[in-house]
Amino acid sequence: MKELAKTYNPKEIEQKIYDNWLEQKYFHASCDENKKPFTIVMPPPNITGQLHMGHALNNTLQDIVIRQKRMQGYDALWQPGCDHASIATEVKIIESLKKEGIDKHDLGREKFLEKAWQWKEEYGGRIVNQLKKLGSSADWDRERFTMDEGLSRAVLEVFIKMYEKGLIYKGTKIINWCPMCQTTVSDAEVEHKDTKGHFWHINYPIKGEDRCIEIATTRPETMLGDTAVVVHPDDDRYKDLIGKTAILPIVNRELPIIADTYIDMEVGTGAMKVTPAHDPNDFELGRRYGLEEICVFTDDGYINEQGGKYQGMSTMECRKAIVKELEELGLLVKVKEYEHSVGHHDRCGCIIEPMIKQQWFVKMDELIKPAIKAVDEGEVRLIPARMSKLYHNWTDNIRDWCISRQLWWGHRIPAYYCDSCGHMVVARECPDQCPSCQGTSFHQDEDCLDTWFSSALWPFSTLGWPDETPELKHFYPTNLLITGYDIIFFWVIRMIFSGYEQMGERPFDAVLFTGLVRDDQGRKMSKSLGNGIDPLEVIDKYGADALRFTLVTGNAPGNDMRFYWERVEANRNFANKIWNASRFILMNMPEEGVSFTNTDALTDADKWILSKANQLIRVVTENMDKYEIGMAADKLYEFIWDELCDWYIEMVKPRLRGEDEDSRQAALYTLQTVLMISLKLLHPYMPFVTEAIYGSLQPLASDRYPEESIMISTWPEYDASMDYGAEQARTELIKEAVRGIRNVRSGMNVPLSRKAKVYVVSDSETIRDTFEKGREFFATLAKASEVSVQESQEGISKDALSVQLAGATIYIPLEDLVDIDKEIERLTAEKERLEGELKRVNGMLSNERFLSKAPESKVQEEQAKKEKYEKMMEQVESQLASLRK
RNA sequence: GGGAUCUUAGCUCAGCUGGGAGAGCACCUGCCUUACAAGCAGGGGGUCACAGGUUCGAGCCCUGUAGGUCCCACCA
Repeated sequence: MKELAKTYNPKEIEQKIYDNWLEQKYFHASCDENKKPFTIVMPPPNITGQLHMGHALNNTLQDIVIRQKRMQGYDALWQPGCDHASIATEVKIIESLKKEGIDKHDLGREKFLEKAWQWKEEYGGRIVNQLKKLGSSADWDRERFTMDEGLSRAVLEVFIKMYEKGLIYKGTKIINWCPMCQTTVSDAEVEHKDTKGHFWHINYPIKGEDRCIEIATTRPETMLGDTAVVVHPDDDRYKDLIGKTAILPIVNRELPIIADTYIDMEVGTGAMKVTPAHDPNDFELGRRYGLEEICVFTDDGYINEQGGKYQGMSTMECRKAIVKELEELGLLVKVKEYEHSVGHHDRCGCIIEPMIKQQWFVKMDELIKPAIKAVDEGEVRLIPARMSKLYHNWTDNIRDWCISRQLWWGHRIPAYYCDSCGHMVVARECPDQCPSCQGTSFHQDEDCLDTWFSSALWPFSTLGWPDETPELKHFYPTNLLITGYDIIFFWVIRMIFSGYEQMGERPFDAVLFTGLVRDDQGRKMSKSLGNGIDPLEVIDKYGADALRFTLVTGNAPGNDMRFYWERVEANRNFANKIWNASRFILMNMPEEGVSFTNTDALTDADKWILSKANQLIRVVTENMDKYEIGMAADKLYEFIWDELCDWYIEMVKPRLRGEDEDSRQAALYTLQTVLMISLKLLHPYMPFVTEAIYGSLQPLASDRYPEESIMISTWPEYDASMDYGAEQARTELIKEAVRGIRNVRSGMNVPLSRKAKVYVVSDSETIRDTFEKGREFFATLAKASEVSVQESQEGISKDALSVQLAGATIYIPLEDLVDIDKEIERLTAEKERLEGELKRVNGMLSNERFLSKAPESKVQEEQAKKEKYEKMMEQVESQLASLRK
């Protein structure tokens, strides 16, 4: 006999089990041509990151899928790695330098990068270790980093290839500028928030006339850069002004008044000032009409030399000053409250300033086409399907991707400029000689690439591309990506078009989207709210298995979920339940194992649970093949707890203690078989507890289960010959009978210790036979002193209670169930108690002062009590009446 | 402005292509039955937001209404 602890203690064993898995190299994908590959690339966490619930959720899902595929015999690769997270990391390093009193620019690029790499060495491994605590079976030997040698080469190759194809270009356009981070930001990184502001109505005098044109603006400070006024060509109010000139107040610049249908006559005054350098729309207009682009801001958010006397003010100070001056000039017509949307940087939260700058862009219009087609035609399947609408939302309105960042931590743009003539060369290495002027001295472009540029290549760069490695050949295209829907634009789309562009093939077959894990009030978990729950704390308290199960159940793909400690506790209890069921089975298992030879000894009950387990294999596998992870988990929970533990183990107990050795062995064989099926199916969800139990059970049955770890054992397969329909139905009938009897007994408040005779009456010989065969466990479960199976009602007292089944009736003689005198006594005592309570409640409720002065809730409470007691009284009285008959 | 999504038991949510309204937690009753009180048995509780429609049949499909959440968007 094998002894397990009475309760499952995850803390004691998780680390040991995980270390063993690592040692045995079970996570390692062999890259074996003869095996069918199954690949998941892990969304690379930021090196600066700490494990949060979002990571825990999507890594649990990935681990579940990869563990199942591994057991199914695939060459299963879960490719892990980390992202350098250009801006996020750089910001953190700048912060830590600040604490030491060091400024980034004083330090210089080279020294700064040294610091950054030190930081990476120190903190980069942190999140990987945290992922391990979760049980993640990623192939850590293949861990990659977006800035390691190979991946950097991939970035370089892609950049050069795309530049040569004309897909990457350098251009001067209006871009999103973050004055805080002092870098450009892509459209995807701008968060639009509705912000309360004002509409300032300002009169711009018309040149040579004694009248004005009234314009409305939300940003008066940008008027310093105005170069035109625009109205709608059909606007009768302004028709005669078109072609004339307005004078920009304060600055006294002459502004042409132009007409364009872009203008909405309903908005503001119908006349708009045009500031090409500081507004994307104005920029477009400016380019269309050849307007001057006057930049009036510095990179760090102040007014520059173009602002004259306002130079040096922050934009906000300038706004106030200008409004004040306009007021003094009598040109401020009115100020209205106005709500409009303002772009904020998603990283630092500061307001994005549109600026005109020379930057690098990826030309999107052609590149996106195969990516659109792939999703439309289902070559890349998005789960849930509604995500394809979100996908289209972006692809249909795609704009060129600004990829240059004014940062140091990242892949530096491989463009070199001749020091003498400025000629630009894009090349893998710094050129020796300028093709234009023969100069030999160059400097490299200062900018880095957007961090998503390298992550877009992740599905193939991690497999060795641009080299034609065996891994690339074997594992690409990958099979599944699991990630949050919040990065569909940043990452998923970019991987898809990069896959087609670089590899000529989709990067993955399907994308399973996860939702957000929220707190118990439905709020986003965030640092500022302090409502985040640390997955490591959950693991520490309840074990990784409980956390994993909590994250994947009771939730549909792509939907947000709330995190409740109660659910973790319930799932910890589930782990404990399996632990104890296994403990029971092991306690009964002889050390030499089960010597099951006589298949005739299998009872209906055995065949019933074997059929159930077999059917479970089928539905769980089907669900998992469709990535319906939560559904499969629910079914496992239900089977293990309700069918196996609450029914089968209880059914089998008499036989385990009985004399019939064949029957005992058949029961043990069945228990072993069903437990093993359950453990294996559950293993992807709860890897630790299943491995721990397997470790105790497997040595006793090594002939049937040769693998020393459940991780590498084979996934159960549905076996049609194991579906025993007739036996299953017969056992279900007995279960019905047991439930009916329990019902009756419970209704009569019969203590378990009190056994009663049970009659089964049926005119069907098969049914009588069923109960005859099952009488042993039927009697135990129904708490019967004796079971009499008979054809007629002969010998059964008239007032016996009955349970009607399909094809049979169960009778339980009342006098056997309750001691009538005792019951009358008990009920009388209960009646007296109720009378007392009612007297008190009625007293209170008939008291005027109570009714008028007590809080209403209290009155209602007492009223409710009264009704409750009255109802109880009614029941007690009717019971007494029937007993006294 | 466009779009998505949600509204199912007291709470949180499942419910896959339309055919029995479910789970966990909470609650009530009775049990320490030698695997498990982190447990066992039994129980109460729902006009599936509202109004129409399609259908033999609707929680599920269609239309509309109300409320919530989210995404996208260059209306100054």
